[in-house]
Amino acid sequence: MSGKSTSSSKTTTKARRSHNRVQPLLDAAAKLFATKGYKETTMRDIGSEIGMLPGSVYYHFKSKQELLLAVYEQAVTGIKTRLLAAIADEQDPWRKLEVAVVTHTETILDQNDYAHVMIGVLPDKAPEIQQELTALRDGYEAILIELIDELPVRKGIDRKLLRLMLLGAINSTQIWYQEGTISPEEIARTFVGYIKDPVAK
Amino acid sequence: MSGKSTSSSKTTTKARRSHNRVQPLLDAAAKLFATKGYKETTMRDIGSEIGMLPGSVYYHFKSKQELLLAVYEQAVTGIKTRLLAAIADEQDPWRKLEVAVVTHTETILDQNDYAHVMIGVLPDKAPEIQQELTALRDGYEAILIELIDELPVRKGIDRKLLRLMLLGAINSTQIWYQEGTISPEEIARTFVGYIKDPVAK
DNA sequence: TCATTAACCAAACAAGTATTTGTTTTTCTA
DNA sequence: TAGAAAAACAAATACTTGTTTGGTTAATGA
Repeated sequence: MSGKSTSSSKTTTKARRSHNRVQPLLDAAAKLFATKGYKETTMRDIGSEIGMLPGSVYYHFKSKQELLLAVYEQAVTGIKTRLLAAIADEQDPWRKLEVAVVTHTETILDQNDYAHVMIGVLPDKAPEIQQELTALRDGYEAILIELIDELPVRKGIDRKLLRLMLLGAINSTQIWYQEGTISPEEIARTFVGYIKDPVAK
Repeated sequence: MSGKSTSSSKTTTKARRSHNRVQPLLDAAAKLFATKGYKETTMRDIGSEIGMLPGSVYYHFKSKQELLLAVYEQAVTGIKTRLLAAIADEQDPWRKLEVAVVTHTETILDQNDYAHVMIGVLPDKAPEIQQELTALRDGYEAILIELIDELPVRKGIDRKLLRLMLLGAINSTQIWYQEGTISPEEIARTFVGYIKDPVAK
């Protein structure tokens, strides 16, 4: 569940107003968390991004940590949906993984603030909701675990290490990637290729 | 140069007293920056770690950022020395890389606070000294660039991407690594192996 | 021995922090 | 169109932050 739970009419889950600024708020928070970092972003920053006073944010979210949690939730939902849709048509395990990794890379590099937060803001930055954040991350990674489990690999290959290696490499692109040169898709394909086939001659 | 530059006698670079607590200070800062993060660590935290008042820290370092810079400098010096010593005896390029990666991994995983800071605290956390921090990082990575340049690889391999992939994977171990299971050395060897030789069957 | 000064303490400072409270405006609905 | 709830403001709260200032102690070298 996301957002706040007000007393709602029985049938509809939520009775919100048309002029609702929860989403703009989340967008602003995601943008700032992604670019400046969680701790470095103040409630003033977030509020002023959409012309709202810092105190007013607390009508929608009961704390800064809850705001981060909401961003995380929306991030996971989005990236999960996109990923599952992308691999739906594929059959070959290696091809499936490649498509998944390409999608993942594109999502975290194409200025998607939400995904950027999910990858870049580690759960330990918000101790009180650390477990929830970790659970959300795990929920996403479960998909990749499955994909790698189905991979035909040489004997003795540690699939868990393989996943951590691939994900570590991909997620760190966020640190050095700059638009205009190599594309996210190319990066992803290359990384998968360097693992699948030998690099040495 | 590290530390402060006071008026020193002509011959010696520094005329310090015996009871000098600069090093304990750096150790405390490194420890806290590594575990809690830069922004999350206060000058009070650092001071009280060695029984010193926060204001007193400013006798040795003129700001929190300068303190981080000093930690960075010591980190680079240490990890560089260790790495160069480790690869000195090796001849084969792949073997050389493997030894280098093993050393690097051991350094950042074996509770070495300094290296932990250098890898985990990104330069943009301290904007005023961002350039200096980046330069220090680059100075270290230059060694790895050279090692990878000498690697005999298949045609079409992008050596820069290869380095970013390997380093990204290795540095991200910091996030999930836990003592007691697989060793840093084993992780490093495995990662290099997964790149060198094919994973697919 | 004694002036020097490195090294620290004690105490405050000014600015910024997340958050709370009471009040007002806006918007929907009955 | 009145009334109620939603959504925001205005202003303060309680606290933490990095940093500064001026005084104190003790090691050092001339």
